[in-house]
Amino acid sequence: MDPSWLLLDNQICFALHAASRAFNALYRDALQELGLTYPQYLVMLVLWEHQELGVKQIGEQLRLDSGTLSPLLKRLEAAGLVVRERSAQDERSVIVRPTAAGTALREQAARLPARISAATGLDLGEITDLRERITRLTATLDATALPTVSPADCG
Amino acid sequence: MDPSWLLLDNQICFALHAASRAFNALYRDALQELGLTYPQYLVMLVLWEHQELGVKQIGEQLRLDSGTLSPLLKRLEAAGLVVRERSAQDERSVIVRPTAAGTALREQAARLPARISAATGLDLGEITDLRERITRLTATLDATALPTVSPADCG
DNA sequence: CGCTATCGAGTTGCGCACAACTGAATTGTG
DNA sequence: CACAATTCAGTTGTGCGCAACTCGATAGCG
Repeated sequence: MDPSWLLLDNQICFALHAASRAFNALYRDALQELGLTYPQYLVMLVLWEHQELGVKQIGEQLRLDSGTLSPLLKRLEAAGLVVRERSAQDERSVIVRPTAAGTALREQAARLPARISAATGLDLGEITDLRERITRLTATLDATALPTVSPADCG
Repeated sequence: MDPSWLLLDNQICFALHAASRAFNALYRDALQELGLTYPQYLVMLVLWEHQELGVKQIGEQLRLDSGTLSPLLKRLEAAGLVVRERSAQDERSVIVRPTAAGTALREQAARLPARISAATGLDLGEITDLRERITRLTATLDATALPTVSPADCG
C-alpha cells in the first residue's frame, strides 16, 4: 500500500478544485462591478447566446439542477436582469429571457475575457488544449459515474 | 468585439468548474461509505500526512480560511475523527490531530485512488501532466490576482 | 511595563451545489 | 375518457466557500 497514492490522489482532484476556486476569485473581483456572481455570469452567458431558454435547458448547459437554478434565477430577476414566465405550450416549464438591462450587460462582460486570459499567462493554443483535455476528462468521469449503480445495463 | 470570446471564455473556467464538480460527485459516492464529504477528506489527507497541524497550516495547504475550516473541523470532531486543542506555546492557535478512528480510516481511504484513477480513463503520465499544468495555472492566477489592484507594482 | 498593532480561531451572513422531496402539468396506456 | 407514470420548477435541509466581523493572545515599540 504505497502511501504516495494518497498524495498523488490528492493532487489531480485537488488541483482542479484549487484551480476552479482561483478562477472564481479572479472573476469575483471582475464581476463585482457588474453586480454578478460567477454562477450568475455563467447563466447570463448561455442566455446571451440563446436569447431565451427553459430552466431545464440552462441546467443541461451548466450541469445544474433546479435546486440551484431556481433561487439563482430569482435573484437575477430581482436584480432586473431576466424575466421568467411559464411556457404557454407546457405549463410545467419556465422560460427565462434577459431584460434590456440584462442584454446591455453583455457589453461590459465582453471586456472580461481579455483580462482573464491575460491573467492565465497562457497563449490561446495552450488554453484551448488544456480546456479540451479537461472537458474530455469531465465527459469520461460523467460516463463512468462509478459502476456502483446500474444493475446490468452497459449495453 | 468577436462574440466567440464570450464562448471561449466560458470554456476554460467553466471546464475547470465542471470537472471539479464531476470529481466531487465521484468522490461523494465513494466517500459516503467512509462518512466523509470531499472537503473533509482533503483535510484528513493532510492530517494523515502530517500527524498534527494547526488550523492555519491546514488552511495554507488547502487554500481555505477559518470561516470554512472551523465548522468543518467541528463536524470532524463530532464524528470522532479528530481532536482539537489549543496550543500551549501559542494560546491563539488550535492543534488538530486525528483520533485512532481517524487514523484507522486511512486504510479504507487507501482503496479510493485506484477507483478514481480508473474512472479518469487516463494513464499515470497523462494524469501527472494534466495535474502539473493545472497547478501551474493556479499559481499564475494567484500571483496575478488581477492587475486592478496594485497602483504601480509590476516589478 | 503599558499600549497599540497584528495574528489566530471562531461567528455571521450570503450564495452556490446537491439530495430528497412536493405539487402541478403532461404523457402514455388501457 | 380515466388513471398511473413521468416531467418540470420549486422548496427544504445540509455542507462548502468566502467576506466581514468579533475577541482573546501575542508581538513590537516607546
